[in-house]
Parts: sequence; C-alpha cells; structure tokens
Amino acid sequence: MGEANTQKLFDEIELPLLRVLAAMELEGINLDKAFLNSLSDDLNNDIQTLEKRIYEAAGEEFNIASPKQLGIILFEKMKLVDKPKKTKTGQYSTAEDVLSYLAKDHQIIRDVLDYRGLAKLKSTYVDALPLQVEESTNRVHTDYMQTVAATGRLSSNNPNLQNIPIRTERGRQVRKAFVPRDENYTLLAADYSQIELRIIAALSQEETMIEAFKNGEDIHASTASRVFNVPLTEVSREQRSNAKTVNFGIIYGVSAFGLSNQTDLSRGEAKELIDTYYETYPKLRAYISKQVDFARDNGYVQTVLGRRRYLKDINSRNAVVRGAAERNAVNAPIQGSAADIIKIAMINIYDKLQASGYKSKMLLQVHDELVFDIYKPELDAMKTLIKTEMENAYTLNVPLDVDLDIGDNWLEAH
DNA sequence: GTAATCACG
DNA sequence: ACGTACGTGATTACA
Repeated sequence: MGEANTQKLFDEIELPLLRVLAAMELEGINLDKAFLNSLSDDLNNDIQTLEKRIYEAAGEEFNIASPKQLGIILFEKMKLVDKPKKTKTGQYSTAEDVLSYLAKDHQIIRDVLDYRGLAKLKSTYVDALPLQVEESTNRVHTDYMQTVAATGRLSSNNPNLQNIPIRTERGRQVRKAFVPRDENYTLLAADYSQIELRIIAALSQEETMIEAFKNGEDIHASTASRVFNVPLTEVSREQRSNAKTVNFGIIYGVSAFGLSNQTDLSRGEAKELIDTYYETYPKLRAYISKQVDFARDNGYVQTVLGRRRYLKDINSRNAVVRGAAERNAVNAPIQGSAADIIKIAMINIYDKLQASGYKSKMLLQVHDELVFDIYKPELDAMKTLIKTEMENAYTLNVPLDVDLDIGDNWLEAH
C-alpha cells in the first residue's frame, strides 16, 4: 500500500487532474435532441396505457408516483399481502425488491413496476437532458466533483452523466442520443475489465485469483468452477451468477443474509457458499481481517496511492455502526485504488493528446470507463494510446485489461 | 428539508 | 440476539 503522503497525492494526481476535468467539462458532448423527443412520445403513450390499467385494477384513480398512496391501495384496499413490509417511517414499502416478489401473482404489480421504470426514464433522462444542452455550444457539459466521494471517486452532476441507463433495453436507448461531434468523429468507450476484483486479488496476494486473471479466465466462471467443484466447461448459468454475486459481495463485505437476499439461495446455502469461497481464496479472508485490524489501530485505511479514508466508527460499541465501518475499511481501499488508477490514466492520456496536438478529445469518465470523441484519421493511434495508458497506469502483480469499442453513439460504443 | 425510489459503477 | 453489501445524484411527494 502506498506511502501516506497526502501532499504528494494532491500535487501529482488531484491538481493535474483538475486541468483534465476542466477540459472535459468545457468540451461537453453532443446530444441528439430530436431522437430523445421521439423517445419521449413513445414513453408517454406507454405510460398512459399503464396508468389506465392500474386505475382500472385499483378501482380508482390515485397518484401512482406517491409511494404513500400506492402502498395504501396495494396493501390496505387490495390486501395483496398479509404482512406488508414497512419503511423506517412506518409507511408501506413499495420498493422494487418488495414489489418484485409479488409481481408473478399480480398484474397490477407488474404494471406499477413498468410504470415506474418508464416514468423514471422520461423524467430523469429523456425529458431532462435536452433541457441541459448549453445554448452557446449546443452540447451537454457535466460538472465533475473531485471532493465529494469518500473513497476518492469522482462524482458528476448537472447533469449526472455517470448514471445514464444501460441495464434495461428501453433504458439503454437513451445512450443512442450521445453522439460524436460530427461525421468526422466517432465515439470510443474504453473500460477496465473487473478492475476492483483485480485490485483485491493483487492487494491480498491471493495466488489462485491472480493466476485466473493472468490466464485471462472469465473470473466469475472460474470462481464458480472452484467453489462448486465442477469443470470450467460445466459451470451452469446459475452457478456463474451466484459466483459473480459473491465476488462482488466480497468487495462490499457481504453477510450470508445479504447474499441470500441477492440470490435464490437460502441463508444456510449462502453461508456455505461464503465459507467455501474463503476456502478457495484463503488470502482474501486474511486480507479483509488485516484491513479491519489496520483501521482499528490507525483510525483510517488507504489506497495504493496513500489516499486515506478515516473511519471514526471503527471502534464503536454499537455493532451495527461498527459493522458498517468495517465494511468501509475493506471497500474503500478497493474502490479508491481503482479511482487512483483511472485518474493516473486520465492525466497521462490528456498530456499525450495535448503534446501531440491530436484533435481527439476525452469527454466522459464513468468510474471504470473513459469515453472519447475520436477524430477518424486518428482512430488507430488512439486505440493504441488509450489502451496502453490505461493498462499501464499503475503496476500491480495482476494485469489490467481494457476493452475498447467504437460506434456512432454511446450505445454502439459499448 | 427529508424520505422514498431508482439510475449508474 | 441483532441487523445486515460499497460509492454516488435526480426526481417526486409531502410535511
């Protein structure tokens, strides 16, 4: 782990990065407003259809967007469940994970979930983004915050371009609206593959996981093969999916309860899976304990570049509060080291683009991804430059791997 | 202003 | 026995 040298971190990373971010913010990105307007009309139609069906099933009109009103309709009037889950303020919870359980038995629940999804897309993205196009440049200029996230990540606001939809088919259409400057340019997206798992493998010196990365294996399939004790070629979808959930859970400090909530596994099965996981990757467990001990002794943890996160609650007598701080002690060096590494890459790429007078521009950063407007004649040079700088930004005893894609919009480039 | 919900990595 | 996965920002409802 890095020297604790906050001044050095400021001088060599954060201050140089400031210029890079300023250039990205000033550059902005081109947005296809007409395309979003047509998406908005489509959404409007579907939202109205769902509204009618929901009112019909409920036997009355109400505000579907009010969790309070919706809860009363679903759980008092329609009595869809015996013991409705409540939020901490005593309202009925209508959160997605609660409604999902009921979806298979009730059309109205499926309609509410669809309604919510479409309404979110429309209000937060499809209708809001065109309003944020800056008149003088005809482009969208996000604002990157350097001192908000406790781990050292950036955040993005006005508008937030780090949470543009991708997980649902309908949502990912929004990405088609992010387009190159003009016909002489193409978008290029470059993202780190599994950077946080590579970091925890490297920091823990867990040889089995390191070897899997060195061999270019699909890490979730590889984990599944080991913990479920089946040949790599016979790993089922479900086994890979559960292994993937544990791999991510480890980074967050998962409990058996949390894992069983995120999978189809019972608590007992989840506990067994976690135990087997740590037998497969014993140094991961040792690393996690070491991080928590360090935090207890020193009151902070740190990233590869010595970025500190102070954890005032690490010795709290309240087990819940202490537990949260312990998970922070594990997660912050992982998430924060990934942030350190992409920041180094951004500075180095920006400097090379400047020094050689390239017309291509870095536009966006989304935690493990960089998006560029590439001047087409520079495409081959840019692919090499970007991949090389990102993969070699920081040397770990695990290789870093970057995937590149190009396209006429942000969806195609992904 | 706070709570609830949900979009992303 | 207890409560329970990390980090953000935007929108809407409502007191």
